[in-house]
Amino acid sequence: MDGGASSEPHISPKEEESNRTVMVILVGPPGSGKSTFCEAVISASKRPWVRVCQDAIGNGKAGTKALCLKAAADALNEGKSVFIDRCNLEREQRTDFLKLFGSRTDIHAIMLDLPAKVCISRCVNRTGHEGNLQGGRAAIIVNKMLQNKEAPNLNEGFSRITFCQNDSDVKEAIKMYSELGPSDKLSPGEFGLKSKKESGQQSIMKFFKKSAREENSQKEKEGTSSSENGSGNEFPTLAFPSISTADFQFDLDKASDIIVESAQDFLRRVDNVRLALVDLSDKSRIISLVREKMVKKGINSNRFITFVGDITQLYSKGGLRCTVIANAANWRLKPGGGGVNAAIFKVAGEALEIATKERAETLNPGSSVAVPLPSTSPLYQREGVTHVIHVLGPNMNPQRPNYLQNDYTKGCKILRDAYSSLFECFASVACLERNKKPKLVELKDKTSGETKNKDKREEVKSRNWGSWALALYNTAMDPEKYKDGLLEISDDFIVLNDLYPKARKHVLVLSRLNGLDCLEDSKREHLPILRSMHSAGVKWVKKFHSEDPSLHFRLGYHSVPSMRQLHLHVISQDFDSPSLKNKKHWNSFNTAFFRDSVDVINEIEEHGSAKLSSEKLLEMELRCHRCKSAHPNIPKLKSHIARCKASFPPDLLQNSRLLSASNNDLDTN
DNA sequence: GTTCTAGAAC
DNA sequence: GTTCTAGAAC
Repeated sequence: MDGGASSEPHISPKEEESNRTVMVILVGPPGSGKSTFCEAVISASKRPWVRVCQDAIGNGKAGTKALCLKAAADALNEGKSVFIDRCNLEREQRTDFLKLFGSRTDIHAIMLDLPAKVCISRCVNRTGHEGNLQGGRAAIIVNKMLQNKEAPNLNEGFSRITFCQNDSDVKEAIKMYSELGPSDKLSPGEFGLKSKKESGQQSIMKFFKKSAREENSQKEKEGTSSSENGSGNEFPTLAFPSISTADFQFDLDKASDIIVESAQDFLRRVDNVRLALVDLSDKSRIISLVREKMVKKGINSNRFITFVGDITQLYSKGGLRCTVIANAANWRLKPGGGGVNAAIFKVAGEALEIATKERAETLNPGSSVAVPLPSTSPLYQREGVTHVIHVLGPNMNPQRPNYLQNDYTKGCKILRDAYSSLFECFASVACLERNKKPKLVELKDKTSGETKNKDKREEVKSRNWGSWALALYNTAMDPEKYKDGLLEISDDFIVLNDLYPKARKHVLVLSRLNGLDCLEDSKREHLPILRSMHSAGVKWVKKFHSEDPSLHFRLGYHSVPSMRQLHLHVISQDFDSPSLKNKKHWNSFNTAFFRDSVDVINEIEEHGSAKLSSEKLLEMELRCHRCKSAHPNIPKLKSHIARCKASFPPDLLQNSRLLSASNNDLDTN
């Protein structure tokens, strides 16, 4: 706690009833435009607003959170709506506001999530700032604050969150809040989260944008809609009900353990996806149990959320966009019964029944089946759901088939199987969606299920490599021809210097196996070659260390390579090279797009394939790989990394991801 | 993957 | 004016 308030802020309930007050917590670093946002709304609004600004509240002295809480309470007591104008970037900084006022007023968050360089340049250039944060000092502070940024999440207790990622988002949000009359209320949910460039999903997104916009146009006229402009959430999201705890009477405490453990295990293995546990009632016991256990386990609340609402209307009513929803099905895969199963079949229409029949007749407890929704289904058009995954859990209800007679050893195993099968199904669906070409979307309704799948496989398999992208492939197939430039040739691989090295030492270990084009193709049968390529890489690192022990190395693959033929990058971490010229170069070695060889091998051993990261990571802002500071452009980044002596981040120091002269001797393979 | 270059950003 | 990025062509 930063402050010394003597008494807790208090609101009298009668005031709250007569006014639609709202408290808006702004979230953003210095320079993100929080104060400007508030001033713009306040000057245009018909509703009484008070801006509670920590920088200004201390009358010349540094303000405190306690003073802000008190001022917010006073304003709400007077029936005024409140902006909390402080950075609020960490969840902990927001909790007191939510805790003190959450039960008494609507609390919104507006996240001003503009690029770090924009915020920094605004801070550097401004004068006369209330908090006296301006000039060169600002860059350091903004950078530091952004490292601990935690995006606001509905499960903190916000009823509505608006994300603004650029000026036009900000403008739109200002307009919406300005137009809010004294008795208006904005619809709840999460708005404006979007991915910058999701090339693979573009077609689906484009289609979805259209239908969502049509659906929302009426609402927008009424001013009840959001700044949501139709673009999607950052990650594909699976919404699922709690399996077996309703009709099948499975013990809630045991079920919640299994949900949390299965989700955690899944999210550790699969990137760029999100899970949402959904229940209808805000008094849901299962949701509160799961929340409690999530917090205990420290699960990232951006990747696993709990959501109260109707699973068939998550987007239209709740503003939560889920590409895939799970259905707590019965073994006959038939509509009816009650609860979620009946609701989903009812909303999805006959189309879902037909599509389900094409896939499976029945379902065993502990298993699941994914059904693509025809584009004619209202669930697809209105909610943006592309697949329904039917899943069947264990039954503890004597009135229903397959009663387990209270055998929780069996029951827990089946429930675990059900969740892991559900999540795996979701991962494969999400992956296909990502790789889908626009052409395939057109084909969707014309062909039968089976041909569709074949098309997809062929589409993914037949990549279009340009002629320039075949250089490595040609070398691998005919090394004798290029012998002069090669460092080492074996039956399985070739080692050569990268033609355009991105660091002082940068070599490629190139597989010679025809048909193994890239990381995506690498499966269990390729483990021997992956291991021998890794060993070769480590051997070369040792040689380089004998020449220059100050170098550090990473060994890894690009998630999506530009050149055909699987190749392992062995690259020193100085990145001191004239060939490193652009953002893509940097981010391809310094974001999750670069998959460390040790992790790749582990993942293929355990799951049969390696995780791939999206190409959108290549567009990310430039951050130092050591101290994580942000930089506005490549020349500035390069001059920083030439000087930065910070230690490498902890995750690189684990599992021999980073090979330094001091630890390389310990590595025998 | 690189090179080239228009035009955005400074 | 110069610097830097990003998209097209190869």
